[in-house]
Amino acid sequence: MFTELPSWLLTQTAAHAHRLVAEGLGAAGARGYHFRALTALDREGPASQADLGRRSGIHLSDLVATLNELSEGGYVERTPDPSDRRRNVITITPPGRRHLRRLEKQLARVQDDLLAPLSPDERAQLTTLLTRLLTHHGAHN
Amino acid sequence: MFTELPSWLLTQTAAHAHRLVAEGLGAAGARGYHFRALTALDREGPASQADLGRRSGIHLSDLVATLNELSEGGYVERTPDPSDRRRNVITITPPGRRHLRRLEKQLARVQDDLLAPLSPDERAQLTTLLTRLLTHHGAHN
DNA sequence: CATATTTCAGCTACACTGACATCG
DNA sequence: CCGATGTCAGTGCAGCTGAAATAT
Repeated sequence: MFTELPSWLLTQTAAHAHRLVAEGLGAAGARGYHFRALTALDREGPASQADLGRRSGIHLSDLVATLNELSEGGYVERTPDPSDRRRNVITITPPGRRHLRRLEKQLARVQDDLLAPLSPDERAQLTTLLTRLLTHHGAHN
Repeated sequence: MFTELPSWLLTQTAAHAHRLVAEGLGAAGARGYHFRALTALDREGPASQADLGRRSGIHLSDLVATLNELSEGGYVERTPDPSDRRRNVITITPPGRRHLRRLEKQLARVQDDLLAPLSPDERAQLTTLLTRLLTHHGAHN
């Protein structure tokens, strides 16, 4: 089959990963974008939406909906930036941090599930290889 | 960041792979489902839609649209199965095979692009690891 | 004037669900 | 009646584009 094409292998394993991640996050009422946005806010502090998009790799237009959802849940706050009235400053709230902790736990379980058949060495190998691919392709586009 | 989570690495590299694949196939007026369906037909011969779905991993409901598109282009033929009037027999046509050859060439280029930063050994490693993950998770679901 | 920020509407690909009619 | 088949409508997530309004 086409089963030996790396692009096939990648997209297929990613489909499994994606399904598992969606299950895990869905169990906590979240999805990928929520986790990515919250993590970026948690680790690098408040940001404008434009900044947050650059940090998290979430498209600005998608970020709008994501932040709407997160602020409905009280997980982030959207306040106008006094120093530049075009901007919103997005801040993660204490409930947001608690929410994020839950999501992290879910995802830790998912990783174990996903990598179950691999030894610790092999997991490291895989991580290295994928990181190499990512940085290479991330570099020039 | 969450950048070290294998599930993140997988879905991100897969996103790149997916983008490259979509570009390559798109240049030939096709998409992933077209390639998968045509390959399955080419290698294992004519099949009912249910069979083809099982072979190619395409959901039956998606297969309907895929085959509509392919038969519009004259790449496959959908004929009723005389021995079981519920079924269609799907056959790849000579133009379908030529189309498939084009798609294969496009994808070969994509693989090289995708794996550019990896040595042949590393490419093999990656393939092995991903295959292990796939067969493991494919086994029980 | 150009540029940056936010928002909205809409699109594509892929995977999947539920329902339905038909046929074995 | 059960089960398999093909079809259709619709959903969700992720990644996009294009346009508009507002502010720098």
